[in-house]
Amino acid sequence: MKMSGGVEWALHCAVVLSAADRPVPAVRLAELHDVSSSYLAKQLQALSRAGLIRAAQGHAGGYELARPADGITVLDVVEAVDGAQPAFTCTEIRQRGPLATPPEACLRPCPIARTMSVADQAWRAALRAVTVADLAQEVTGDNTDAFTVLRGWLTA
Amino acid sequence: MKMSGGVEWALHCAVVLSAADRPVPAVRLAELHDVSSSYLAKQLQALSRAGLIRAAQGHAGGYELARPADGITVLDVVEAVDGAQPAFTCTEIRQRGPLATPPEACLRPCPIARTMSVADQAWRAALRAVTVADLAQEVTGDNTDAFTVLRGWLTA
DNA sequence: CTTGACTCGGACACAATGAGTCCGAGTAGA
DNA sequence: TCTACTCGGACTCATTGTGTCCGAGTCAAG
Ligand code: FES
Ligand code: FES
Repeated sequence: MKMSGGVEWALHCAVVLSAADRPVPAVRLAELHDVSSSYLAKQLQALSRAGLIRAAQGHAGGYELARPADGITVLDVVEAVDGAQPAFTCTEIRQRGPLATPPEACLRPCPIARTMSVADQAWRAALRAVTVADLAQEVTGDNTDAFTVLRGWLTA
Repeated sequence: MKMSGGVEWALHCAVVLSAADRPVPAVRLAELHDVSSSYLAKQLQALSRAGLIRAAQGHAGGYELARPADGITVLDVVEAVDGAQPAFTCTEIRQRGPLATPPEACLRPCPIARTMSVADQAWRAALRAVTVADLAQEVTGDNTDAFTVLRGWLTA
């Protein structure tokens, strides 16, 4: 039950990108957070594959959000980086062993798997309810000038 | 975001133990599910350390539930086997880099970490709402004689 | 148009965690 | 007393995540 550590980086990068008005290179984002630029590139590639951010190559290229910030949920970023598969996977062990449940009684999923699925859906719903725009709003809620400072540092 | 595969085994074992009226050895549970007895022993040890099941050694020993089945939640088993630490861990990268947020502005946790925490709590709440007794009830809801068959096989 | 430098993209090693196995200490019964 | 059976922790191997690297492609400037 351990989530990829790059999720934190990706989410912070998404919030930062929502404040930028032009493409930002991966190296710039890396030194902004003081993390490995090579590894951050991998996370950004994952986001790019998922269609959340758009990559521009060549001189003055970089990454920018592909959609408005209020159209990208936290769940989107998490699933892009960490994988969309549910944490719990049922192996159907109830159909194995001497007292195996007959297949005709397994029309519905195992109660245990159902419980896990419900919990997983609740988790996903909580993440889907928050967008990148909400996060940016909450970050810059107290100090609104940090927004402009950040934008200036990105373009410099 | 991958949960330990032994969680499924441990939960099924907990349901089975709720039907037993005497200690059941780990080997018996292993051949019942057709899984590695050595590895299942590790999961049962974790449950024992967490105080969910009680171990009896020696001849005619084995495992039995330490509490009534309706007092053991699914979350208890999951945390015992997979660890109680939350999946997302904040590294406080906002306090690093050239535009680091000053510590006096970090009195409250990062909005991203807060969102993750809310989602984690929702997940845990969903798992805490279901007990082992509920699972057993749901399993034996349709075919009530399977309960007695299982109990007979355990004592044999 | 040429050149150049800058960007992403995927392919390549290393390390940590989980999966699986094993044998010894301890105990209840015969 | 003796035996046989049980758990408990220590050990090894495989898988996945972490971190790094260099080449293909591209845009801007001169
Ligand atoms: S058989 Fe997979 S959870 Fe019950
Ligand atoms: S600093 Fe850890 S989630 Fe924002």
